[in-house]
Amino acid sequence: MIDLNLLRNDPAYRRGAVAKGADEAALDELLSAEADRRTRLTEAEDLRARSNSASKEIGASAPEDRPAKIEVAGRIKTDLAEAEEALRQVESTVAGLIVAVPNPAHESVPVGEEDDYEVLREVGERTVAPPLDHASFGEAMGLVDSDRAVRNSGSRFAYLMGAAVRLEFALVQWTMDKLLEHHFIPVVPPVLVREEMMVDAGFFPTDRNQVYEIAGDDLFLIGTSEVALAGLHRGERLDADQLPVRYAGFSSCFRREAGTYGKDTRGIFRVHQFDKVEMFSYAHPETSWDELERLRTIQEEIVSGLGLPYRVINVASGDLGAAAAKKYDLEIWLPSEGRYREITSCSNYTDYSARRLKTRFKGDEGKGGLVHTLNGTACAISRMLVFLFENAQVDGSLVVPEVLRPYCGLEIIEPPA
RNA sequence: GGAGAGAUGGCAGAGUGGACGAUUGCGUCGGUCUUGAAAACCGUUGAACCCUCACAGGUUCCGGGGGUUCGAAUCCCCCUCUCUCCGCCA
Repeated sequence: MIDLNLLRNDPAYRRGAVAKGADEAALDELLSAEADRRTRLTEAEDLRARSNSASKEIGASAPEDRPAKIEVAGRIKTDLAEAEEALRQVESTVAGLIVAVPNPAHESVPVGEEDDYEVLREVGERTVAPPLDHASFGEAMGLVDSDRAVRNSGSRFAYLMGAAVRLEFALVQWTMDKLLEHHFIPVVPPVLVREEMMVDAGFFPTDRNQVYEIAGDDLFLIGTSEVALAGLHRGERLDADQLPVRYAGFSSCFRREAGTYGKDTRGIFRVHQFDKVEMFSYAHPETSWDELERLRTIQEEIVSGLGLPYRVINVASGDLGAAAAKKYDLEIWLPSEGRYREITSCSNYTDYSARRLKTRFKGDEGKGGLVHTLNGTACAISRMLVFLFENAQVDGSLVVPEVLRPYCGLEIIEPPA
């Protein structure tokens, strides 16, 4: 949810919202409804003040004086009810308009649509396509079984098998160890949350059709542990001097992938269920932009640590989604497709999400405010395997990245005999 | 799944229709005392919003929502959560 005071008073804030596609006329309508709301609020509060004092008088007066006073109080109550109804109406108008306004883009975000991203840098040599693409390689190596998964669960599911499982555990452990160095608190969160949490985390109503719902219970499978981590401090006030508070969530993630029919159908690039280590930071507003750079740096450490060629892009305003004020994507080179594909992203939601979650901080002398929330992928397992299957494929075998060897005890994974 | 109890400030815990935004204790912060600290003593200490240059003022908040009443932490209804016991279970 956006900050109406800033929208009213800060031209840069408003420009950022427009860059994200907010309609100028709709913003004006929102501001005028908000002005109206404050007028109605004052009216209603004045009447309530009168009503309160009238009631107090009744309590303090002699029994024989009460009936007359009760009648007066009753009349105020009628006016109050009218004023409150008017207030409710304008409040619901404001509420309806405000949810449609996205978090304004930061000044450093390129204005434009999906393809107007800015490439910040490319790191590593682009590899040439190996004989087998990631999907064929996974099957041939006995690391992924999609056919049998289809039989039992449907398309976009897979059995991860053998050395692939050891690779997954190694990736998770190595990533977690790295995050521990950066003072993240490891978390295994609930993968089922209530509807309320989905709404507060900003996934509902926009992405409702991407989420699995549990029949019979008001519960939904999370598409990322970000959802559960965002709710960790709902309604709480964190000590300013303890910020940033960083969490590393590990969980399975579930996504319906509605509307992606025919896209990335081979292998485990895009699946309904995968495991992921996710970073989440609760930051002080004054340092949240530094925190975003830190998350991006960690992501680069992870990808380059695995020896994968990648680039960093600054995502354009039109492709940020409602909550992000700025987002970096890391994309790894996928030689079979001859292009970079997304492996991680990290975003600063500023106070957009915190406003709804009511997660605040308190500093010295009662100074406080809403925290800024940031999140970023540390390691999405199935997709990371895809990139390894191609970029680390040598003579039909998989050369395990050096950093993972101590974690899985494998140097090279060879095809089955 | 069955039965019962409960939800009040940072924490503990009073409060059964009017002086309660809420007794008290602990904790917090400030002070006195002390070479310093502890103890003791004195004081202080919730949040959001509206209005205002500021001061002052006002409204709301006792798990959430609705109701009764001139007036609700207190009475009624619904929901959520927590705890205890039984059953079941990795």
